[in-house]
Amino acid sequence: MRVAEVIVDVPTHDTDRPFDYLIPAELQEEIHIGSRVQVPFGHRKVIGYCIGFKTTSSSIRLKSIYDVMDLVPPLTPELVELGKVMADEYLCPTITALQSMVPAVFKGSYQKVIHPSSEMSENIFSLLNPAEQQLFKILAARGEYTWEEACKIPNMTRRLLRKLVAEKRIFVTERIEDRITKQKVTWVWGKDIHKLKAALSSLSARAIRQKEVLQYFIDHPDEIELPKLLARLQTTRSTVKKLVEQGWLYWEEREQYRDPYKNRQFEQTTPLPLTPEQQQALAGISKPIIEEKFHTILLHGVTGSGKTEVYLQTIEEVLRQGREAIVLVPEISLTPQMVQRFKGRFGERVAVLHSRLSNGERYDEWRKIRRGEVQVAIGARSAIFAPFQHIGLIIIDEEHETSYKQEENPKYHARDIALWRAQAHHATLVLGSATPAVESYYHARTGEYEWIQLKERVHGRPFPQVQVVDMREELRLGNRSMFSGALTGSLIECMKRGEQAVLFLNRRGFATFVMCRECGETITCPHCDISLTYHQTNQTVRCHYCGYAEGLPQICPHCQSKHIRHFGTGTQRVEAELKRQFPGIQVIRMDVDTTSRKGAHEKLLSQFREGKAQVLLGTQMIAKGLDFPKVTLVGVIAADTMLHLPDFRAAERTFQLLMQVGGRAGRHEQPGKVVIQTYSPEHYSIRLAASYQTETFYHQECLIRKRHSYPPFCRLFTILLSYPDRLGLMKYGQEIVQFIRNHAPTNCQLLGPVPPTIPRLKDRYRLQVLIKFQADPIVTARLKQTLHKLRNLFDDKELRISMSREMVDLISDRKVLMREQSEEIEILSKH
DNA sequence: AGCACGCCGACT
DNA sequence: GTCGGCGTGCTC
Repeated sequence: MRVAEVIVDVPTHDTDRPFDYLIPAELQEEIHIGSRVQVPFGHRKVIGYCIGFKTTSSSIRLKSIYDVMDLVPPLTPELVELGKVMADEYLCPTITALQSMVPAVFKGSYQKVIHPSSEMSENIFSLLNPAEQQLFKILAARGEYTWEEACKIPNMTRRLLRKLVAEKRIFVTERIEDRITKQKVTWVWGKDIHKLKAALSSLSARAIRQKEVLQYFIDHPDEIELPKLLARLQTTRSTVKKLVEQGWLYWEEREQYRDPYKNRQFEQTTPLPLTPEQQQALAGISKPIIEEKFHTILLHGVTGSGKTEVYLQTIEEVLRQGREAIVLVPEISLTPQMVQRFKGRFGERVAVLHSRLSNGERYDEWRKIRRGEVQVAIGARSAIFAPFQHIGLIIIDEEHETSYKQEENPKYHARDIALWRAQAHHATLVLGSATPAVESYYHARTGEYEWIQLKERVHGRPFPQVQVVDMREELRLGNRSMFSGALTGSLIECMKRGEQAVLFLNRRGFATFVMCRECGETITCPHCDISLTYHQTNQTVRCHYCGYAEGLPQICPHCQSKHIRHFGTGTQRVEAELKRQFPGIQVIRMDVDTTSRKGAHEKLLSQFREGKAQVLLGTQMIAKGLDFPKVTLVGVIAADTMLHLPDFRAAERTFQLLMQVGGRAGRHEQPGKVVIQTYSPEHYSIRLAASYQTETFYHQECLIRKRHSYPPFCRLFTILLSYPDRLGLMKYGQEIVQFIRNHAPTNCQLLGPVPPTIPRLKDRYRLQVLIKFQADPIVTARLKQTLHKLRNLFDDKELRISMSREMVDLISDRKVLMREQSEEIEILSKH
């Protein structure tokens, strides 16, 4: 007997275990580990994934698998294994973990229809009352009716089903249209050279663009896709349209397989010569690749030190070995230029996965990886699941980026997944950043990761000069505007020279903090060293970590000034202020409002590049990886907005942002300048960023994390509760904390319940509980067990419990666990 | 999660 | 009696 273990598509905790199914003879050859199958489940039919095989089963009544859905299993055995680990670590159903690894087209949907019974006799029909008979006749005539229609007449349907004259059939609808749809592309041609020449002379001298197009066809008589033609000649659709309308050219729409990059030409690029430093880095990364052993490297390189070129050449090494590479980049920097660089070097061997792809396009790219048609996958967070089978190298660029953490279940961090996969493949993991996460830096310093530094910029350009402006001083001098004298002056000079400026407004989340405009002190929690958050509803300030609260102070507790108020500025306000103070200035504003439309992001950036505005104003979305030759001034309007967020990573984020910003100015001929406006110029993250003292900052931050026990010196679990009414939620909050206190390991530290940054969302009140615990496998296991029980304990349907982990160690925790278990076995065997 | 079963009140 | 509302428990 051969039995398949199947994880079914029912994302709840009590169905989160393998169910056993018989494999019919005709499916024996088709089914593999990782296969997607259709199975009977209860009174339904559902999709599932086969995760293993057995020869016996403890279940008494086994059902058979209906069907294997794909010729090639969507998941590899390694990914199935990873799915189990993720479900365990992130406390999510296994099916949720597995589904997050494959393109959306595999999700499938269920369609239910009501159908006349296949076996039906006349005498049953006679049992129906007249109304039922009427409905049945309609059903018989139409053949079937849909579930949506059935829901409109639920009782009648139920009667038909009860009396066995009708039956329900469930179809699993594959999203076939996404998987095979072809794209429509316009092709253009004009093959008759004599005719084209005649056209050329008939056109008026002013029709330059049209003449260029005609000349192109005289030189290249082959047909060409319209987008390609437009790109090559730098012209627009309307020019070609005119020529078609006049009968000189022809075009038609044709269907072809999708390829999002088909219409672009990628100029072949060759490896650039490396600096000695880059060469050393390349050698350092290549060593473990050649040795084919698991190894993690932090590539700590200043902005402009040429990390990408090092990546490209290490990938070449991997390809020479016949292995594969995954490259993760933050979504925001997955720009056409970046893609261009990889496509240019590796051509057809690259698959690109980014969020702008349609479901179908994403599937196409994924399929190239699964079939082994490409060896390099570049993409955002989810590309970490690229179904390669011989991974030699995983690169995470800008590894400190927050976008590597998924906000929905499973709330994984791509860095954690990368570590696990690299180990499974004996591959090398490279974490690249100019401003690594404190955790990564710590691991590099303690020797867990190898630490390779790139300290020089490739073209030897100096770092821009940084000026920190004390906004308290500005206020004292009578300047109440949001631009300091220094920034105003620099901006005017920059305009005069015909250069460009970038202004940052780093506003994250919805948190507002209270600060004294006189002395720059913020109101902080006496227990936590974290800014208190202003709550407009009841005029209080609260700590989001421990729950401490007090009334909104009217005077500053430090200097007794009355100039105390809450902060939170928007880009629109800054733009208005800019236009008021600098009449005639052209500003491009980038924020959620102006970039929500598809393609708006790239459009605004290219407008700025072309010099259509003097100032680019935006939030952190413009801080990353952008390189504008004419930008010589970078201004940070208020460095504090991020610093005082109630987040233990606030200082780290501030430092990282300021360092990134520094890299934006003066990348080319003109020297750059950075002006940082702040109310806390003495804060270490601002001071050390301004003086480029990276080492000192990380050292300082590690000390603070250690003192207050935050990652990497502990592990963190966040529990978010939400409920429709406040009182009920508070009751549950208390009960849950009590439960965890009673059942969790004693050395866990509980903080909360406290309202999170957003205390109410979509008419639901929210509470947060934070658990700090030791990176010890026994403690972790106990805690996970406790939280699991917690799930089943509160059966109020309205109460939602969501859990996420701040730091997961999929490897070393397990290593220790395995070691301890084997020690236990040893001890046992001695007795 | 879905879906059936089963218990109970309202109605023909 | 029958219909339909809603709580309970199971799904290989």
